[in-house]
Amino acid sequence: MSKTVSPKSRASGRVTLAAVAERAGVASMTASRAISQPDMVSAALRERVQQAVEELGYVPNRAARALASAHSKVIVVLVPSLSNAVFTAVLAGIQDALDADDYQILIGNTRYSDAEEEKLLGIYLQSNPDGILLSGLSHSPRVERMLAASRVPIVSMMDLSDDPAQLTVGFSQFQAGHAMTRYLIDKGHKRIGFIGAQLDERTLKRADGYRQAMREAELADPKLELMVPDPSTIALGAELLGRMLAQSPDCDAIFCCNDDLAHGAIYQCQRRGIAVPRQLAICGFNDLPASAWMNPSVTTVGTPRYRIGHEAATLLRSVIRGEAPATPHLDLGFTLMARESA
Amino acid sequence: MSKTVSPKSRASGRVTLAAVAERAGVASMTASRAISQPDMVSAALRERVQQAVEELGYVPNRAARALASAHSKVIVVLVPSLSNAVFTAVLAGIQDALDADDYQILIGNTRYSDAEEEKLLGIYLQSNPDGILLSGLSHSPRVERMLAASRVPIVSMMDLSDDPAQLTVGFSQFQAGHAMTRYLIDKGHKRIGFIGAQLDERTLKRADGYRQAMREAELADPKLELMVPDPSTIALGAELLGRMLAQSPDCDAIFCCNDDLAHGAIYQCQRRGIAVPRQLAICGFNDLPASAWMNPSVTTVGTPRYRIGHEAATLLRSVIRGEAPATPHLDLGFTLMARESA
DNA sequence: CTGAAAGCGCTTACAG
DNA sequence: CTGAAAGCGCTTACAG
Repeated sequence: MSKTVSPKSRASGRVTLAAVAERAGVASMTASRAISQPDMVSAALRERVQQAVEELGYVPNRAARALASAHSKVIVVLVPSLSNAVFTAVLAGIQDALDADDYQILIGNTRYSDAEEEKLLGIYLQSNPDGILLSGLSHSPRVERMLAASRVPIVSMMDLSDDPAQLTVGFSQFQAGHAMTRYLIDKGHKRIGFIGAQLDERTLKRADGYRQAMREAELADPKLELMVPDPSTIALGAELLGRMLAQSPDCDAIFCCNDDLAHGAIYQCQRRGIAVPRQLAICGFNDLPASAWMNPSVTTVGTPRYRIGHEAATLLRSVIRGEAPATPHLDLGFTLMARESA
Repeated sequence: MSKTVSPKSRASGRVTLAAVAERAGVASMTASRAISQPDMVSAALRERVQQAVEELGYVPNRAARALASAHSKVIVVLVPSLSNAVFTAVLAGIQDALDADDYQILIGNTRYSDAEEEKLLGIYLQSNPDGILLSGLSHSPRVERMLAASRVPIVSMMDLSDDPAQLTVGFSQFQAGHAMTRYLIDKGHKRIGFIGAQLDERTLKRADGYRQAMREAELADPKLELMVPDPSTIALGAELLGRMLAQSPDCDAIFCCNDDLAHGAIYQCQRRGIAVPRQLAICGFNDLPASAWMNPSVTTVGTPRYRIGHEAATLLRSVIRGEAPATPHLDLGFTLMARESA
C-alpha cells in the first residue's frame, strides 16, 4: 500500500515556449520574439520557430504572458442584461471593433444590480484588464472607488456625460424621451401616459424627457405616469396597459419606455378590442425587429446600439494606445420611427 | 534633452501579496493561505491579514495565481449567437450555476461559424481553462483536435449524443421535430411545409425529425421543404412564407424551425389576409416570450434552455472536481405548446 | 539580429 | 499553525 510519490515538478505538462525554442535551436527569448514581434527576427529563424510551434502544437500561456508583460490583453465589458437585445447588439459592435487585435473580451452581466456589478468588477479587476467598457453613467460609490483605484481606462456607453474627465459614447436618453413625447403632443394627444419598468438610469432619463415635454405643453399629470421596478417583459406590458387604463381611463396615448412593454400593451389591446392607434396610440423605444413587422407596426425610437458598441470599443482601444480622443463625448443620436401604432 | 531613465523594476505598481504580508507581519505564503484557505490559519493571523488587505486595497493578480497554481478558474462557454434568446437563457443558467464559486466565465460568440469557433477556441485555450461548455455536437476537425490536445473537461449542450465518451445535456432535436410534425399530422394536415434557416446542426436535426414523420405518414414531398442558410429573423420568416406558398400553393400548415421565422410568417399572413390557422396553420420552435402573447398565439415547442445551461454547468463543475457523472447524457426533454396558430 | 539573466506575483511541497 | 525557497511560463531591458 505504498503511496505514489508525486513528482516534485509543478510543470503543467503543456508544451512550453522553452520546448519550442529547443526544437528550433534558439533561445526562448528569441522564440518569444519570433512569435510576437516577427519583424524583429530573421526570416530563417522565424521559419524554424514557426515550424516548431506547429509540430509541437504550442499554445501560449496567457497567464504567464500577462504576468511578465503587464499587458493582459483583456477588455472587460459590463452590461446590465444579456436577454435585452439592445445590449447583445452593443456586444456585437464591440466584438467586431476588437476583432483584429487578439483581445480577450470579458463579458459581465450585472443584471441591473449594483451588488452584482461590484462583485463582477472585483473578479474582473483581478485580471488586470487593459480597458473597461461600462454601461451607463451612474454606479455605486464602491464601484467608483474600485474603478478609480484600478487606474484602468474606461469608456461609458449608452448615454452622454457632460463631465470632460469621462469618456462616453451614446445619445441623450433625455432628449429621446422628450422627442417622442413631443411627437405624440404634435399628433394632438392630450392625455399621454408614460409606462416605465426596471427603472434603470436610462428609463428614468426618458421619463424625465417625457415630463419636461408634458410640462412645456401644460399637459403634465402625475396620474399619467406608471412606474414599476420589475424587469421589462411583454407580459408586464400587457399588465401595465390594464393598470394604466384603470388609473387614467381617458388616456389617449401611451409612451412605453421600451419596445417589449409596447408590444405587450398592443397585444393586450387586441385582446380587449381596443383599436390601436384609433382609440389608443402606443409607442415604444429601441426599435426591436418585431416593431417593424407587427400589425400595427410600432412607432418607436431607433437607437444606434451596434454603433455605440463599435465606437466605444474603438475609442477605448485608441485610449489604451495612448492616443488622445477626438472628443470625450460621442453623440450618435437617435431616430424617431413613425409607424402605424402612434 | 536628457531622456528620462526608465526604472529597472518591472513592478506593476499595484499592491502585491508581499506588501500585504509585510503590513500584517507575516510571510507572504501565510498571507496567501489566510486569503485562500482561511481555515488553515489561526484566527488572529487571519484577522491581521484581512485588515492589511482592506487597508491596502489589495486586489489579487489572477495571472500570477493561475501561473503558480495551474488552476485558472476560467470556464469557457462557446455559443453560436448572443442575439438568439435561446442562448442568452442558456448563459443565464450557466451564470447562476457557477455563481457561488469565483469562476471567470469566458463567453465566446461563434456566430454559427466554424472559422470563428476555431479562432475563439485558440485564444481561450491560452487561458488554460478548467472546463469548456460547448453548443452542439458537431465541430470542425481542427476544433476537435484542439479540444483533444487540451485535455480540458468538456460538456456539450443542446442536443444528446450516444457516444459514452462525451458528456451532453439537452434534449433530442430530432424527436422534437418529429413530435411537432406528428402533432400537425394528427390535426389532419396533409400538405405540411417545413421552413428552415441558418441550417445549423439543430435545425437540420429538426428537419430530419420532420422528414421521418412525413414519411411515416406517407406525406413526404420535397416541394414542401424550404431551407436557406441565412440567419433566422422575423423579416426572413415573412419572406419565406411567400416563397413557400409560391412553391407549394396547396400547403395547409407550415412548421418553422424556430419562433422568429414563425412570427414573421404570421405577420406576413396578416398582411396578406391569410387567416391563421383557418387557412394556414403555422407553428414554431423554442417558445420565445412573444409566442404566448401574439394574436393568434403561437403553437411551438418549449425548450428547457435555462435548465440546459444550469445543468451543464453543474455537471462540468462536478467533473472538474473529479466526481463521476451520474449519467453522461442528461435528457431534459421538451414540451409541445399547443396554442392558437396551429 | 540574437541571447543569458532576472523578474512578474503568486502557490506548492516540504520542513519545523 | 507558520515560513524559506523554488518554481509556474513567459517578457523585458541590456549587452553583444
